[in-house]
Amino acid sequence: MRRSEQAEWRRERLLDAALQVFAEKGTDGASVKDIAEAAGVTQGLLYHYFEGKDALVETLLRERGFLEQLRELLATSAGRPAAVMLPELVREYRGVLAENTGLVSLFYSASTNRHVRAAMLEFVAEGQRLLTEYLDARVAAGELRAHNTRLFAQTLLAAVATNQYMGADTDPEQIVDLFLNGATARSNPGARDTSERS
Amino acid sequence: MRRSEQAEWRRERLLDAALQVFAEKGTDGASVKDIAEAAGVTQGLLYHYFEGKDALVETLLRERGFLEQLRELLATSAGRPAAVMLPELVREYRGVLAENTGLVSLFYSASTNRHVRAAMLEFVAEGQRLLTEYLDARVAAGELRAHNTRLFAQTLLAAVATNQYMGADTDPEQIVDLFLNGATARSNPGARDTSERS
Amino acid sequence: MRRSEQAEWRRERLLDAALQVFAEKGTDGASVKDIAEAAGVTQGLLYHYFEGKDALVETLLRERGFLEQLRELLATSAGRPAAVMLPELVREYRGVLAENTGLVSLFYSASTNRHVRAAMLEFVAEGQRLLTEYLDARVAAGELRAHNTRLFAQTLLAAVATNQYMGADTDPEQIVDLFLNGATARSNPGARDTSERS
Amino acid sequence: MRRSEQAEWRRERLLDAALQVFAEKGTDGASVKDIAEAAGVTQGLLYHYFEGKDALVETLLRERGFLEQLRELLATSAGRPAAVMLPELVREYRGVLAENTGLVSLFYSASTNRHVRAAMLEFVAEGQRLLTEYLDARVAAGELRAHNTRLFAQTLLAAVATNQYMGADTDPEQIVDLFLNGATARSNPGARDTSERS
DNA sequence: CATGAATGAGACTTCATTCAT
DNA sequence: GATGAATGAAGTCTCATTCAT
Repeated sequence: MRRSEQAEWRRERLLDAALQVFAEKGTDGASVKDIAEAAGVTQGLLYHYFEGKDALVETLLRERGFLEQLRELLATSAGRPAAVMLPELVREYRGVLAENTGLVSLFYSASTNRHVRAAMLEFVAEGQRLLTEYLDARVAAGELRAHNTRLFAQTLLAAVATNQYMGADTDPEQIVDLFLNGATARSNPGARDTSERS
Repeated sequence: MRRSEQAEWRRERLLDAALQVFAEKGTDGASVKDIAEAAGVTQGLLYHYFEGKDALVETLLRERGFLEQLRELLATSAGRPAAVMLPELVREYRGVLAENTGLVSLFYSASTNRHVRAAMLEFVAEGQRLLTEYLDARVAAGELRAHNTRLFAQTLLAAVATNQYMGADTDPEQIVDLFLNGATARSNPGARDTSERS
Repeated sequence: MRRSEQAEWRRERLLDAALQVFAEKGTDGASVKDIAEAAGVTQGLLYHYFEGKDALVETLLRERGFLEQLRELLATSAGRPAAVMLPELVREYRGVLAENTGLVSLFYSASTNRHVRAAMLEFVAEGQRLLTEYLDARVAAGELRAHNTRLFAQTLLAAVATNQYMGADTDPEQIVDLFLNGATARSNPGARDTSERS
Repeated sequence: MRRSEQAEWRRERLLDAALQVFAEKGTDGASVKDIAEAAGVTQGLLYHYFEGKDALVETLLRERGFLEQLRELLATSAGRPAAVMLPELVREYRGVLAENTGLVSLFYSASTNRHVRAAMLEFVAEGQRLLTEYLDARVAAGELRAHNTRLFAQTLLAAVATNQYMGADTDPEQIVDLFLNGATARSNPGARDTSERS
């Protein structure tokens, strides 16, 4: 068993290395040699564990993505109010992205390879679907008003990831406050036009 | 004069071609050969007009980016209410991205080259700064409540671009409605901004 | 072990080929393709053994240069008279240059690359230093008069190499005779005799 | 006439520029564009004045070489003693090389082009021939002893040029002293072997 | 399991030269 | 004379992948 344990350990180290190198150089900019070296193995060995570079990307998406965490979080919190749940979700999401810095590069690498791109799009779509489902439930529960819940999900997830990618952090409370309460001043109703009339 | 006119025309054709090819294959995935062929010229000529592939990206950012339009829009609409201005902004922004499909790939290409990446980040930061400035003015004008206007700007711009990148369209009215009014159900259903009196 | 032996063999073959092609076409005129073909391998493999063309040049300077031979020769002949040692040195030097015809091209290739040029200058300087040291010892031993020993070393080494480069051979006895005894007719002493102190 | 004067002026500026750029980057490393830019003209114009890059090199050898000066110097000094003439020759030679720094690069550029290489070799040979002729005359005059005068000429010219190329200066008096009087100590005739006997 | 030698295609870029204007 | 747009070939180097050991 020690043999297969070590194999499993190597596999994980390769995924770690890949994520790290992808984060630094992008999916296209990172070479298989870079990854192998970062993992402390030879190029050839990489091909024992993965079919190739593309397979590496797909595996990372599958095994290191946010999907599992998202499912768990939503499963255990299906009934909790959005005002409580969403900041937690953002916090956890941000955490996953921060730990696996390469993930965001993965999302945004417009890979030459259609297969990889399809996998990525599907991955993102699944995340959006899960969050949309939750939001729909909150609308049904009366906490949220009827609105384009898919747009909400898309925008929230995109914003956090993009900010991370740009090097900016996102405050969970603030962004959820914005999404839930909006930016309009309640006490000052009406959109007063202050532009100069000619 | 005809000679230099044709030169200018070729340069624009090259930028067009680059944008198109970048859109299809990503910044890293697109080869100089692809771009030259798409523009109907030889590879060598590309280097007569641009210093290299990176310079091409920077030029596209500068000459085909959203910045000029954004500045104009905000200059002429500085005092107009966000409820009116923002949908227009989103519409125009989306239009620029749609016309120059490659732009979003440009934003998200985790280019190997630090110079290019720095140029891109600066570009994005300037867009955010301009929009933030406008939002601050609307807060001062009393239309919007005090909030993290930079986060608002970041999130709005990121969401539209990312959706475009993922192949999804963004409805200007809906997304602005979400950002301005939030998703929370009001205790007085049917009575929104205008019906709220203090 | 057979594997790594073959690798070493290939490396040497590449150095051989490089030297030969450099001799024929000069450092700049020789292409990596030329060298690889002359060695019977693919271009890519060359980059497995050497970091690039420049590294090839530096390696040749280091591993095929005259320095090692020069050191040995001087170490074993430190006390022998110049009249005996120098012809032998010239003979051996000429031999190294003749065997590795490309070496002289290496010296004189006004390489674009500063790194390579620096390596070459350092290489030459070390050779001059070693010979100068020997000459100084011979001056101290009283065989040679006090003179600019560095200039002697520079000139002797340069002359042999340059002649080789121009396609001319240098007779060891004759050139050493010239350097040791000068061209002035002894029977017709000029004003020079008086300047000689013992 | 102003027209043809300006043409002549441009031609000389191009030669100046070529020499300077060749000095900096070597014959192969310098591009036609570099030269044209250094001369302040366009690439195309260069081809009005010279047939190409190789023609430029040959022209420089012919028009900026040392040959003319050497001929004049020897013509006017045919009968002067070597002890007086040679330092002057070295000084002037060194001066020509210093003024036209690119010249030495020209000598040593193992140009790909056989035509150019042949021109260079012929050029060098002619210089050697002229100096050899003078030395033979000095032998006949009894100033110098019978020796390999061609080797003397080769070595002297090569040494000065090579030192210049390596960035070292050559003292005219010292090098001529070495060539005329040799390095052997006169007062201590005989080469005493000071090496340890085993 | 593990290595690293070996490949072949393709990437970016430079360049000498030509030619319409 | 003078320009600079345009070309096509070649150059250096990188890389994903395969395979004998």
